[in-house]
Amino acid sequence: MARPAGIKGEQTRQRILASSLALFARSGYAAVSMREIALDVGVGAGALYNHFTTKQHILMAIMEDHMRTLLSAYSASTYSASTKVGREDAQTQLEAFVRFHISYHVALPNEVFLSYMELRALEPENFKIIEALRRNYETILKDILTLGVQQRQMACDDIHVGAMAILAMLTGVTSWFRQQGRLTRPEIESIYISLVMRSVAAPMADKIAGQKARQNQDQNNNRTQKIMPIK
Amino acid sequence: MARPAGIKGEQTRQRILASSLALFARSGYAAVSMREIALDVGVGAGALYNHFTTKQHILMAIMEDHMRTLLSAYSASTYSASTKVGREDAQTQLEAFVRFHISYHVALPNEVFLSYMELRALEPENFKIIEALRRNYETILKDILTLGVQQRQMACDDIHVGAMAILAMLTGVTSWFRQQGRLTRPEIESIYISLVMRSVAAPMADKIAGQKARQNQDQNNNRTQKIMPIK
DNA sequence: CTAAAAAATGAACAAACGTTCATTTAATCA
DNA sequence: TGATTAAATGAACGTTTGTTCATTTTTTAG
Repeated sequence: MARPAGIKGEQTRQRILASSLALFARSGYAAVSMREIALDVGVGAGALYNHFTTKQHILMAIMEDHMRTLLSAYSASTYSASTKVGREDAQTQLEAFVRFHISYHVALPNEVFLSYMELRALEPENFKIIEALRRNYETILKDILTLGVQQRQMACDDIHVGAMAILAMLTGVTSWFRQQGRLTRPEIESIYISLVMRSVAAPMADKIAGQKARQNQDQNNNRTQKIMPIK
Repeated sequence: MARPAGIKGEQTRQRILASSLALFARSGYAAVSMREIALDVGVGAGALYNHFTTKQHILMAIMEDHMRTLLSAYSASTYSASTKVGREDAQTQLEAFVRFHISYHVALPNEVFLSYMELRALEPENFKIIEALRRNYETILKDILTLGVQQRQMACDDIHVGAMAILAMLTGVTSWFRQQGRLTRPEIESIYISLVMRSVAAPMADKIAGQKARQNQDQNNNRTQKIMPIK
């Protein structure tokens, strides 16, 4: 009953991350004890500290992993698609973004849910790091909207609010999506693409009934922010 | 150092609710101790139990209060507005709903945030009650969308997904809105009304560029649910 | 082959947890 | 006025918390 035979530390580390993710997502960071995690991993509580120095480090590792993977997954998905014709138009980009976002969030609901819900459980310096990564992701969408407005393909009263609204709408899918539910993932993607594209569609020459929303583009506030590389 | 002079129990009860709300919203239910609450109220920890039998009862009181107030506030807002012309058309109803939702959520961000974030902290029977109240609220929006589709004022591939998407988008405003921020509440209302109305706007006779979303209304799944009265 | 490092155990730590209770004081009611 | 009830105190209860540590066993390195 000491070190088991044929066990590499990295395996246990990954099992700790997986168990913690599931438990944190279900009950919340503060409501899960180290002993619960250890029990789920199948190990004594003390063993956790061979792989993480504190409980907070476990949470941080999960979140940072998730955010970096999310960002590089998006980069990868657009890199392969955009090499053919260079940069595509904003509408195509937006559709690709929505599709990517839904796929990713439906595939990894626990990671997404946790990284959104437990921001407040992060200590200040950790919070800053995750927040910066999250802003990088938001900037992707803001840049697409900004381009779309410039190209007059899209209309959006306020880029920042528009981006927040779209992200909230898309991310919300994790709160009700069930793998065995009524709708398949591609169906959901289609519905959301339709909703999103229309919400920022540029109005046609002939006006649309009942549309009295102000059309001031408010260019001053629509400055494109550059993505800051986070080490 | 026993019972203070001129103190009615109801005052303390309300102070407990207010302190708990602020603390739960900031740090999460599980991360706040009864002693923290008592300290914020300015009372010993034991005194809390003169007004609530458990910590869970405090959370439940806050959530149930909020949900019932939300529902009756919406009823009141539409009752006064609709007496003139009976039932209005779906588009007007949707605009009123969005305006109400944003106003309410911006005015009471802590209540809204808490009632969304801490559902998992509720014991099963309490969860059922709050969940039922929440469904009643969702049904309001679903009914508006269903009416709009019937009236051919709106297009929505799936009523349920559409309602969830709109609610997520609207409720998300509490996560970034700041009272002293760049935009005023009416400005935000306008922007969101524009986004929401367009996201479910019925397409015109002339087709809109790039809109290839399926238009099957899927009437079978759009059954209107009746609001169940919760005692 | 032997010494060092890695991985796990399980007991132990002090602190904090939700909750209870005897007690004290103020308000209310007979 | 006197008895009862309401509201608060603060100590105490038994758990549970995150974390540490001496110890044991396995793996790796020299």
